[in-house]
Amino acid sequence: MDKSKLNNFFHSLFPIQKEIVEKITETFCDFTLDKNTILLDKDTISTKTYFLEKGYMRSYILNEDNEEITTNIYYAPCFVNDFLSFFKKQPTKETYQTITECSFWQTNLENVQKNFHSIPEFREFSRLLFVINYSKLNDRVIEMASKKAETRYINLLKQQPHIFQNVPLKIIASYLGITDSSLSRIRKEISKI
Amino acid sequence: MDKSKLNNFFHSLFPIQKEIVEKITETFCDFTLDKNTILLDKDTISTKTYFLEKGYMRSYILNEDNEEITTNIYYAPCFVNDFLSFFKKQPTKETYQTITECSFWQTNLENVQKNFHSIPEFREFSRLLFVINYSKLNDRVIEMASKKAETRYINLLKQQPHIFQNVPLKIIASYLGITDSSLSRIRKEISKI
DNA sequence: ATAAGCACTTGATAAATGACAAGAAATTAT
DNA sequence: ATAATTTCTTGTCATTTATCAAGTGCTTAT
Repeated sequence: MDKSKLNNFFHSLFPIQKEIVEKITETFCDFTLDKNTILLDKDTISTKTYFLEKGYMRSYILNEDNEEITTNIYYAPCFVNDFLSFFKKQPTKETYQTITECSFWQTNLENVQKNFHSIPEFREFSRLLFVINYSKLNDRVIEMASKKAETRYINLLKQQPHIFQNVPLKIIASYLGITDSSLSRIRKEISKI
Repeated sequence: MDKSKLNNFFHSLFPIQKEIVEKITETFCDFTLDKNTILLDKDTISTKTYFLEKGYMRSYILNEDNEEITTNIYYAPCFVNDFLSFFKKQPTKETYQTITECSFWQTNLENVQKNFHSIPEFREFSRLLFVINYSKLNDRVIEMASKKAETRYINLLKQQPHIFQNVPLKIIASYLGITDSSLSRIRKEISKI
C-alpha cells in the first residue's frame, strides 16, 4: 500500500501540505489489471475515479462500421475519469481499456464529494486537473482542425515518443484520426528523410 | 441591470435557491460589444470570466500561414472562459472575438475564488460547467477523428441550425476543419438531394 | 512446436479535400 | 448611391487520405 506515486502527483501539480494530501488519498484503494482488459465499459455508469499509477491505457468508441476509434491515450501518472459519467451519473459513451498491464488507485464519488466540500486544497486541485485536461483536449481539436495527418504524427512523436514504444500503431493511427495503412505510409515517407 | 438571463442560466443547470444565485451574481457587471470586436486578445492574460447574454462569438488562432482557424463558436446563453488563462494566469493562445453585437456580464477571479470557497452550490455549478464543456469538446474530437467533413457539416446543421443564420460560412468552415470552398461544395452537393 | 490470430506493410485505385484564381453576390463605408 | 471590401461560389488541378486486398512477420494459445 505505497501511495507515494499517488501522493506525489498532487505535489507535482501545485504546492500543498503533505498532511492534506494524505488526508485526501486516505480512501483510495489499489488494484491492477492485465493488458487488454476493460476498466470501464461503454453504456455503464462510472462510480469510481481512477489514478493510473503504472501503464498505458486508452478510451475508444465504436463507429457505425463497428471499428474502434481511440478517443484518448493515457499514461501514468495521471487521473483517468469519465467526467460526465462520474459526476452526472450518465452512461459512458466510451470504453476504457488497458493497453499494457496497469496499476490503479481508485475512490468513489462520495469520498470525492466529501473532500471537495471540506478541503479547499482539494477543490483547487480538482479544478486545476479540469483546466489542464480541458486545455490538452482543446489543443488536440486545434491540431485536428488545422494540421494534416503527417504533422499530427510528427508532433506526437516529438512530444510523446514513449507512446510509440508502448502502444500498437493501429491504436495510435485511430487516435490521430487516420487509418493504420495511412499511418504506415506516413512513417515510411518520414523514415526516408 | 436586469440579471434575469444570467441568473436563469444557473437555475437551468441544476436546482439552486434564488437567494444563492443572487449572492453569486452580485459582483457581475454588464457591458456590450459591437460585432467583430475583440473581447480577449491572444497572448494576454484573461482576468475576467464572461457570461454571454446575447449574441454570437468565436475563438480563433492564426496558423503558420496566418490564416484564422476558428477553434470554438459561442452563442448565448453561455459562459465564455479561457480556463487556462483565467485560472492559471497564463497568456491565451486564442483570440476571442464577437461575431454579432453581444452583451455580457463579467466578474473577476477574486470574486470567483471567494464564491468557490464559500458557496458549496457555486462549487457544484463550476464543476458542472467544466464537465459539460469538457464533454462537448470531447464529442467534437471524436467527430473530427471519425467523421468526414460532410457528416460533420450535416450534424452541425441538424444540431445548431441557428448558427448558419448568424455566423459567416467561412468561420463555420474553419470550425469544421475545412476550407470555405470545400464547405461551399459540400453545401451544393447536399442541396441537390 | 505449431497453428491461429493480430499487427503491420504495401500495391492499386478511388474518394475527399485543398490550393489558387476568377467572378458573382452581399455587405459596409464614404 | 456608389465604390470598396468582404463573402461565397465555382472551375481546374494537385494533394492527402481512404478502401480493399494480399502478403509478411510477430505474438499468443494450445
